[in-house]
Amino acid sequence: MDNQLQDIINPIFNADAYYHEMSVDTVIFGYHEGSLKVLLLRPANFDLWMLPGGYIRKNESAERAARNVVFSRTRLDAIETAPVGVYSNPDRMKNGRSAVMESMRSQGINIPDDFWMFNQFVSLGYMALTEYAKVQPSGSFYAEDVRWWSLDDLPQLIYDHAQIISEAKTRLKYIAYTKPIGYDLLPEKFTLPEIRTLYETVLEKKFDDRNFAKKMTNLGIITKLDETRAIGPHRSPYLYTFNKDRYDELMSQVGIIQF
Amino acid sequence: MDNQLQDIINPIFNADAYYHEMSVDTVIFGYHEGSLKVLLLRPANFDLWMLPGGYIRKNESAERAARNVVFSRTRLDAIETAPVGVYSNPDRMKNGRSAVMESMRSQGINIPDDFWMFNQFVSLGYMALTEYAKVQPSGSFYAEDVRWWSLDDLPQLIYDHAQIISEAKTRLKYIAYTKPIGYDLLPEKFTLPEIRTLYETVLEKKFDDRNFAKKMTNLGIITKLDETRAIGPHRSPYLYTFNKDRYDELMSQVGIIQF
DNA sequence: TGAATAGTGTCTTTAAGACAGTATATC
DNA sequence: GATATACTGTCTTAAAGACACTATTCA
Repeated sequence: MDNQLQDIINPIFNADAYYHEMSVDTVIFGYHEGSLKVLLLRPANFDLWMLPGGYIRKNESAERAARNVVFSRTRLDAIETAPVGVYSNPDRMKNGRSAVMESMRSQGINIPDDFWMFNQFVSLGYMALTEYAKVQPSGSFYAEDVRWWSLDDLPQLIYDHAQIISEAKTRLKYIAYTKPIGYDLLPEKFTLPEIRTLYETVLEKKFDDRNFAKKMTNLGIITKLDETRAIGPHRSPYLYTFNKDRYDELMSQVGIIQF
Repeated sequence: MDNQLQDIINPIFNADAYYHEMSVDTVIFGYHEGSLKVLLLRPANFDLWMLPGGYIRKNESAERAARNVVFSRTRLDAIETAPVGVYSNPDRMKNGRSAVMESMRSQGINIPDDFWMFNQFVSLGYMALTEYAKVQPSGSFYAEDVRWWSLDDLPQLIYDHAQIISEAKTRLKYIAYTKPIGYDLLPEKFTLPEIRTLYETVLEKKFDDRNFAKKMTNLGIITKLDETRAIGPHRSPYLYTFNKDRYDELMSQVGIIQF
């Protein structure tokens, strides 16, 4: 049996003084090859997947806790998070709680029946947008598998995590209707078809290529580079970058842009 | 000294088993005579005002707790609430905590130094929209004053409540940009100038009366009645009601309307 | 009849949306 | 030259925004 696990678990046995009785669950989005991805993890000897999550220390804010979770799973620092919702339904942890406890015990971790970690927890849902290629999916002492899943092909999820992902997706869609998106999800250089496909994916709606280019140009958020990317037996698309100043301007103003 | 207060306090002394270590604070908006109001309360012998708030029972959701708070302060049942934010800054309760404890003790309430109610709390901010004239501002065992304050003339507030109000206001503004507002804030029958002024107040922006009427008509959310309201030595304005079906349709669709 | 506010139509400007033919890279 | 995708301009339509005069109530 693995004593290291027990060593890690022990310090947080009496965690009341250090942790709020509250967790964060983070929906980490990435975008790759035309589909939205979400980073999920799966504990050893367990067949349900879960969102990366953690507990909120009393000397940090919830936002800070969420960012720590994102960092620990992606190795990306200073990724902004946005709140998605509060998950406080009294039976939200019914689906999978006892299975998690059994699984931990089966690995030789000695946990009491009333271990606080399995109390009925309120969880704060956060979402984060990441650049797929830069993420290094990282496990932990209890997370055996960490990997991207396509939003349209998710595995079985623990607790109410499917709901949290669904609400994060809706929120992302709503943001895309009113603010520019893409800066956090696309690589530094991208093509017009790439950003258009991102919008089509998030908004679940097709855009005419000419009208889309016109809109982007009129908004002034992207700049055409003098480079192309060779991607097949056909004309090579030009590369673009975001005009960050203009992007941030639209991002921060209270008014909205419409898609 | 008032033993009734002690009687009320006692049952929640060891509240760990019944309450989450988490509170809700609700920003209850009303609209009256051209200005947005928020319902605040002030404990006896205390000179800081606060948002109506409460604790979350373990057998209820946070949303449910917020609605209970709204009901207890307004006597309005089934008022919808919307989340505003999570307030978890570790020193968020610095401003006023000891003053509240002193104030309670000065009324003969016997509270220990480490009384859980004054732990460092995470609070969930909620907002609710109410019809000003229907609200019956209601106190409680510790709230001496309960009354409306204009958003542009707020008193000194405890903790981080000024920030919560400010963020709720921003959220309301953002909602007004993208969805219809007014159904919850205006009386059943209202005039065109009244709803226009509401929009001007919330969006902090003037609208041309002709264009505003055109927009409302085109959206189809209001219906002109065959009644007028005599309100002064000038032409009487027609009364309108909301077309609730159309209003709800716009409210629920993922797309947005633009103001 | 004077003072105050309500009500309403047209023109201009801007942006959204529909639509198709030419250009280029590779095999 | 065949194939696949990138690129781009014009017209139509819808909505936003600017703008000013007439109507009604009551003192």
